[in-house]
Amino acid sequence: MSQNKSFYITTTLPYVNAEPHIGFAMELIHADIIARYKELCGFEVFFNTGTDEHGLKLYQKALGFGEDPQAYVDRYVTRFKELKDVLGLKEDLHFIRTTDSQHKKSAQNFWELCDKNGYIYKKLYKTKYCSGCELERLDHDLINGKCFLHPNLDIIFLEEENYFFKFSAFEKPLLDFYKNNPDFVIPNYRLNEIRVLIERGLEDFSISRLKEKMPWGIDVPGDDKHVMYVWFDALVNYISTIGWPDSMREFEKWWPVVQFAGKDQIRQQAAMWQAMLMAVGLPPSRQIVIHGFINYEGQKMAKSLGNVVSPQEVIAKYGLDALRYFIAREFNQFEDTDVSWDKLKIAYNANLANGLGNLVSRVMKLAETRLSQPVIVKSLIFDKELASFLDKFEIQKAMNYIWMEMGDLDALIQEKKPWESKDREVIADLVIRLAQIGFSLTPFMPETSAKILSAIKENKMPASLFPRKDA
RNA sequence: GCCGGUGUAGUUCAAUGGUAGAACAGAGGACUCAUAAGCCUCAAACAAUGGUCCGAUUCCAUUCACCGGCACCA
Repeated sequence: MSQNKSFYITTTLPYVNAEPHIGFAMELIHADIIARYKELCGFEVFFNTGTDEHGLKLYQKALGFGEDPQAYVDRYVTRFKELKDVLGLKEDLHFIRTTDSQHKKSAQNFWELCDKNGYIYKKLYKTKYCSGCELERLDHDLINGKCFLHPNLDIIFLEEENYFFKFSAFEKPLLDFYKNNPDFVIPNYRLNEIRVLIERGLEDFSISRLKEKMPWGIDVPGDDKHVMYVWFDALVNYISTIGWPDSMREFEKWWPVVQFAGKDQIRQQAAMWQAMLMAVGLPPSRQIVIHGFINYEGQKMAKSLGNVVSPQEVIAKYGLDALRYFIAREFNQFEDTDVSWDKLKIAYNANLANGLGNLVSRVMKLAETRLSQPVIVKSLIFDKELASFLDKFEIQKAMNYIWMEMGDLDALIQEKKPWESKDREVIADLVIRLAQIGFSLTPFMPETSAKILSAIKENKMPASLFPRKDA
């Protein structure tokens, strides 16, 4: 039974056309917390992330720099790869690039299988083209049927052949699937959004681009005029990274996956990707956990507004585990979060300096001065209540639970007054309770947790874990 | 425009058809193991209007405000 406890978790793959931002850091850290938790529960864990590297935008950006697209993405990908160290992610994190040859092959196999099963067909696709912009225009760029930049020019209708995926064939299968798996998407109201969408009827979507216009993609098998549309290939990463289809034993060991994704990803992850899996006869994902976005003082973060908060800045100011703490507890897990430097400072002082840091100091000072030997702590496991939150991926509630335990411990110290009684048993009991808290923090704040547990082992008050920030 | 959601103390959140809970921030107090931290006490809120009900913050309707989704954008 305990032989094959395996757990597969992934983030989405961000597009490599910008610096990693704090929203993606949140997704990674959430996933990392769950991955670490599962590992501590005895699971073998596969933790996947990576980068999405094809498509028009990257192609144009690379051309803009006069650079080969591959060279361009190679340059950018390091900014994402280094997140493992920057954010303190699990060492054995798997990082997949959609330009990896193994992934490309897998995506092509996936395409072929979809095709063989009758879910891919070729169709003339009408695009609207503005001769003034020399660009294709979408409907929302048009005002009274004319390009908003060139209202005196007629829009030209171009036709090109594209491959399409028979998304429409999956209306009923998807709705049935959601019905039988009401917890498929967390939080569940997110599932309603796409359910409504599907009930209104699905349209097939284009999954290829003409190579002569946009060559930066994976070749469509058996047709050298087309490349795959970027997200079709990108979604396949969730199975190519665990060896599909070459190592089916590996694949079957890990699949299905728990996916962490942002709220802009619901349709792609919960509908399109699931339909694609159905098309090739693979089981659906296990669950999809949807997080909200992070705003700054009520506004979207944007380079143009100069209000982007980078994870590196937060770490520089408060340290890595403080960033992980903010993300895990101070940020809303499922709704949008409004951050500001002021709020971060208040949260830091209240909960890390006055809360956790001070608690460790006072307990360990008592232990160090009153106990001649370190307290022997027997092996620790997660509290039932804490585990029940984490089993439901409720990271924020889990953290609140730990902080409640800390509050109880502070109150207990006050009640027992061990600095008067000098009662060794009481102090040893406090140390054991602190050890439990330290252990509980392991998935969330691994460094801090290790410091607490080793301070207990050495029976020494550690240096201030989170000094107050008074400036 | 269509569909869905939200509106609770200064702030962030919770619960509930019958005295609305907490955390942080604020005021005060006794203590001292601790990072002027911790503990105790205090102050502070149900968007508006109408309806159902013995009774509504909770259910219904309307209004106002805010947010999300409405597909080829990766």
